[in-house]
Amino acid sequence: MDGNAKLSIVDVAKRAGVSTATVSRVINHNGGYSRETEEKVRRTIEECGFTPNANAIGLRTNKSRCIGVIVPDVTNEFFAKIIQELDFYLLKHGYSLLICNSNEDYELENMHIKGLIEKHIDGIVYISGQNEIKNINEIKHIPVVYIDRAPLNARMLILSDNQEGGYLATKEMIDKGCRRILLLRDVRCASTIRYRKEGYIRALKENGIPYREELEVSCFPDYAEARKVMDRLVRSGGCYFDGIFATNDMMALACINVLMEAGIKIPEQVKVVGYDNVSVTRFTSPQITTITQDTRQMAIAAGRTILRMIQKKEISEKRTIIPVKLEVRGTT
Amino acid sequence: MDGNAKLSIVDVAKRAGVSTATVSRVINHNGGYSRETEEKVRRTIEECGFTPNANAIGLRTNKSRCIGVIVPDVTNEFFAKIIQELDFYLLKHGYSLLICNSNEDYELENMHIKGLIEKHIDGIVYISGQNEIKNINEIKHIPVVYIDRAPLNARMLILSDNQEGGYLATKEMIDKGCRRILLLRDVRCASTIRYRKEGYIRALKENGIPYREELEVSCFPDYAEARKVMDRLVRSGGCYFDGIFATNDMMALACINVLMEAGIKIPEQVKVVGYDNVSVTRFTSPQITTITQDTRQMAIAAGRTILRMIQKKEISEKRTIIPVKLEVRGTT
DNA sequence: GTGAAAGCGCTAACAC
DNA sequence: GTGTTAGCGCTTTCAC
Repeated sequence: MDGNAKLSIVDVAKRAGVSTATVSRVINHNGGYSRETEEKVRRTIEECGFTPNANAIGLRTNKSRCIGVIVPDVTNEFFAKIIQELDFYLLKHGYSLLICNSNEDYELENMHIKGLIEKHIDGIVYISGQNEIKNINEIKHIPVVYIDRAPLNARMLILSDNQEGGYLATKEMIDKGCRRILLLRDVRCASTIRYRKEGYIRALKENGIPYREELEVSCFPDYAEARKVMDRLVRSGGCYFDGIFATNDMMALACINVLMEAGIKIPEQVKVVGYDNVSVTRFTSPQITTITQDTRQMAIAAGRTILRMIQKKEISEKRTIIPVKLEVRGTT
Repeated sequence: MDGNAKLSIVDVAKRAGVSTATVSRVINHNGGYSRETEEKVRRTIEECGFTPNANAIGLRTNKSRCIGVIVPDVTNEFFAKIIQELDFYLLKHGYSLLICNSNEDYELENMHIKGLIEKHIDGIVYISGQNEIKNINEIKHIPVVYIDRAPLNARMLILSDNQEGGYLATKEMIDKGCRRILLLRDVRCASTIRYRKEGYIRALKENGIPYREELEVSCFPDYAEARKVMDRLVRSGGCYFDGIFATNDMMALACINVLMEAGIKIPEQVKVVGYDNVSVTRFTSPQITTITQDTRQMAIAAGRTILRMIQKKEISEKRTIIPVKLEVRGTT
């Protein structure tokens, strides 16, 4: 157990009285050695605390056992959850995660991608959060799995079932008596939001409720903006509704706060459903009914797919859709 | 601009009509070449889209331009913020971040550390979140900077000014008339919490208010547990207080919800101050008064320190203390 | 079942 | 100011 960690397989080979080739074979379980040799080599490795040099391996094999993860904002709980699960899944398979926080900044993203390429990472998991991937050319020749959003030329895709999510959210409120459900949606016209709206409309239709344009309100999808919009709505009093489907939890939270401050009872007078099942939804009172996106399954699907692509087991085009779930809580 | 990215400096050297040594010199700004040569080499690199192979460089130089970050939970906003800032700072200096989410699981952490060592990362930023670092032996010979908590044998430390934080929080409530301030603290006796409590006591002393043991309540520092404890307190009615200093924002949030549900007015009857300035504090109504830990400065200090250690410019023992700030909002 | 040796792409010492 | 070359630690072909 040498703390200096300066030994190579040459040293191990010498101590074990075999060649470096044999040591390498044993380490990589490549077969072609006797039981005793294996035993002997393993023991010496153990004894002298040998650690293989990943750079040498990488140089020789052109593999790095590293996966790059590009994400717009690690600070966003939804993305953080995916990273967490991905890290866990890939660690088990001997891979490390190189994090790239793009901050939705094109230049930063480019620098990150350049770094990833230099490092000869084996694959990229692209948690997009945006509609458009501009750097797609630079990474054409390496395996990429996209999560959440799909750039036009993406081949491998992990999505969650946004249509169903919108449907479940809306249906829940209809079932509980709502007839005029406000759709408070992310103003950016991402595919995810479009699908959620489709689900919303499907639920209405199925229950004989017409879709009304005046019940669709767009806003930038953060708490502050949603508050402003809701404030206006409530103050003007012009928009009568008995339910709100907000396309994320922060917006739902904003609705709830504005309504409660205006003395409107939730869920008695107005019901609210959010989206994502971020942890705040359980920290409010009443707790927020919301749609869970299964970050765990999304991460696992992404991990499995990227590993398969790396092993060339599968290169065909594919989109995987992960089911969502309605979380019924206090606001409906 | 060749997408195959298969060229080495040998190719570049050939095309530019120089030796590989010269190409290497130019790439690394090592001097010893003429203006024209440099120009020529740079142009050919540009033209053929050459990307250096980090594995080869790493093998040769024993540097990887990678920093490992060990963190208990990327999902925690406080840690995520640090990662975000660290990523930004280190990217600018040409370093990548290998993320290791330990989940406070000893075995996972060990696997991660083993991976980091194999990858010959240049340094580790250890966002501990725990009191004890057990794997310290394995990483003795590589630069490590600890953030937030300090293991006994840590040399390089970035802390935030927890004493001052506790003081400011308490003082704010005293200044606004509180005399019986509940200390709702993380039950785990981390140094961070000890310091916050010292600050709390200092503020009391300074204002002639005696410290009362019955006003100190411990609990596991998450929302659910804090709720339980507060529920008990409020229901029993035995504990009269006019202010609460909670050692994190989740606990503060729990207090507020319980109190409001019990019909107690905030801040009129009871004032509350949290800790961390997590984003939820701005999503409640009233918004939560809290202490900001400057994650940005902590990350920058950590980044700067680790780079210095890597360049051997500084190896002395040191602890850096980052100032905190009181964020006055609706709950005081 | 095992070993010798070439070579991955790069840097740096040395020679000129 | 520039080129030649050894060698970083490993895998893998080929020979035995």
